[in-house]
Amino acid sequence: MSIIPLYRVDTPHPQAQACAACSVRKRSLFGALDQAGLDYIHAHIDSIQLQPGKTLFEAGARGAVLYTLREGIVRFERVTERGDRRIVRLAGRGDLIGQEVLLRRPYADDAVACTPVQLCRIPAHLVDGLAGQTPALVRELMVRWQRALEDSEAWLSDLAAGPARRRLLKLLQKLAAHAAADGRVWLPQRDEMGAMLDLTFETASRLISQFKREGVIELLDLRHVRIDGPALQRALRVEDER
Amino acid sequence: MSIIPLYRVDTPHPQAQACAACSVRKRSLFGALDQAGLDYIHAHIDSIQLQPGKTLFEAGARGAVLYTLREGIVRFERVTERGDRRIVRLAGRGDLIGQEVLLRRPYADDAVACTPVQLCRIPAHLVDGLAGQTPALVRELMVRWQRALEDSEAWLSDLAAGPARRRLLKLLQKLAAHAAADGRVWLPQRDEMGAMLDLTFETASRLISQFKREGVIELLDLRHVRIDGPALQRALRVEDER
DNA sequence: CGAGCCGTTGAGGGGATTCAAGCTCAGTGG
DNA sequence: CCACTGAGCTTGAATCCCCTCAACGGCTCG
Repeated sequence: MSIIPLYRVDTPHPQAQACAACSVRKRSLFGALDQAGLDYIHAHIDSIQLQPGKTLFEAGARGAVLYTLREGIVRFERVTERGDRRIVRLAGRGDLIGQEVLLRRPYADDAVACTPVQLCRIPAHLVDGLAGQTPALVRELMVRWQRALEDSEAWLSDLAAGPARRRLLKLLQKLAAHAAADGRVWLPQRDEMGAMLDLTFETASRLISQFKREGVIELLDLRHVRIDGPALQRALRVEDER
Repeated sequence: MSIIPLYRVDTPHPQAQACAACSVRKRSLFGALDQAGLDYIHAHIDSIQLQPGKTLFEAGARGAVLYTLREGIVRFERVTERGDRRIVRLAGRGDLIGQEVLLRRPYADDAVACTPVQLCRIPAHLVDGLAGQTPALVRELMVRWQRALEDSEAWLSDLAAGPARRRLLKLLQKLAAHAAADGRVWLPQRDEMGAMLDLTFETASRLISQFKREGVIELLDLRHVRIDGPALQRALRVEDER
C-alpha cells in the first residue's frame, strides 16, 4: 500500500484546491461541502493506492478511518461458516467504504481491491466534527447508507436467484455500469465470479466461454471485455421469458 | 388496516406516557428521546395493526411515513424481472421500516406482514424536525441503516448460498431469533420459504418434513414450531463439515 | 359437498457440481 | 535458453441435487 500525503504545510491549502477540482467530488461524500468545509478537511485526507487483490481492511477489525473510492472497484466479502468466501457487494467510483466506523463499530466485511484502486482516506473524527455543523453532510451520509442497502438487496434478488446463466448475465450487466469511458469492462476471475454468484469456477468458465461464442462479450485482454449491450439485453430477455 | 389514534386532545399528553411506557421504546428509534421529545411527538404517532399477508406499502410508492415495528414480523420483498417474488429481508421487534422516505425517496421494497403486526406510524417530517435538535436521534438513524445493511449482507451469505438443506437450517436459526418468550417460532408457508431461499415450495416442504422426522423442529400449530436448538446446531455443524 | 388453497410425497429429467485432464502463460532457476 | 512449476482457464464425463410434473389428502369456506 502506498500512501501519499496530499497536504503540504508550507503552502496555503493546496489540497483544498485539489479537492475542489477532484473529478469525483460531486459524486462523493464531501460534494456537499463548501469552500470553508474543504479548507477544514484538506489537511487530514491522504490518498491511497492499492493493487488488485490487496486488502483495505478486514471484517471484525476496529478502525478509525473510512474511504471514498476515487477510481477502481472494491469488493466486500465475508467468509461463511462453511469456510468459503462470499462476495456480497461491489463499490465503484464515488462510493463510500467503511462508513460503519462512524458508529464506532468494527468493519462488517473484508474490503478488497478488484482492480487498481485509488481512494481518499478520511479519519472518522473528521466526519464527526463536520456532521455537527453541516446538515447537508448528514443527509449525504444517510443517502449513501440507503444506496448501499439497496445495492445489497438488488444483489440478493438479481444475482442470487435463478439459473446460473441468468445470474452471470446479470453480473455482466452490473459490471457494465462500472465501465471505463472507452467501454472497457473489468472481468473478474472465474473463481471470483463463483464467489459472487455461488457457482463453481468451472460453471462460470463454461458460461463465459458460451457468451464469447454468442458474441455477448469480446475479450480485450485477460481481465477486460467489451460488452455488446443489445445482445446482453436480448439474452436476458430470452432468459426471463418462459 | 385498522388505525387507532393514540392521542387525545382533551387530556394532557396521555400518549407521551404511553410512549414512555412502551415496551419496545428502548429498542426503537425514539429510545434516544427525553421526556420533552416524547411530548413533542406523541400527538402525531398512530398505532396500526395488520393481519398476515396485508401490505404496508409497495415498492416504488412515494410515502411520507415510516414505521416502528412493535410486535410481529414484516418481510421486505421485490418482484424480479422474471416475474417471481424474492424476499430479501425480515424486520422484527424494534426495527425501523421505510426509513428511505426520510430521504424523499420511494419505498425500495414491498413491505408485507408475515404475522399479526403492530406498528407505530411516524410522519417523516416529525423525524426531520427532531433530527435537527437531537444529535442522538441522527445517530440512532444511522445505526438502524447500518443494521439493515448488515442484515441484508448476512442474508446474502447465509441464506443465499450452499445446498438447500443448509439454507433452510440457517433460515430456522434466523427465525429462532424472533421467537416469542415461550419459545414459539413463526414458521412461514412453504412458498414463502421458497421466496426467501430461492427454492421451489416442494423442496421446502420435503426438507421441513425431514426436519420434523429428525426432531429438529416440532409442529405446534400450522404456523408455529418449537425448535430444538442443540439439534439445529448439530445439523448445521454436520452440514458445514465435509 | 364441491372448489380452492396448502401441504406432502413420488417419479423422472435437467442443470450444476464433482472429478479429471490438458492448456496457456508468467515466473524461476538450472 | 529452456525445462520446471504453479496458477488460472477450459473442456469432458459422470454424478447428484433440485426442479418439474403429477397425484393425493386435509382443511376452510361458500
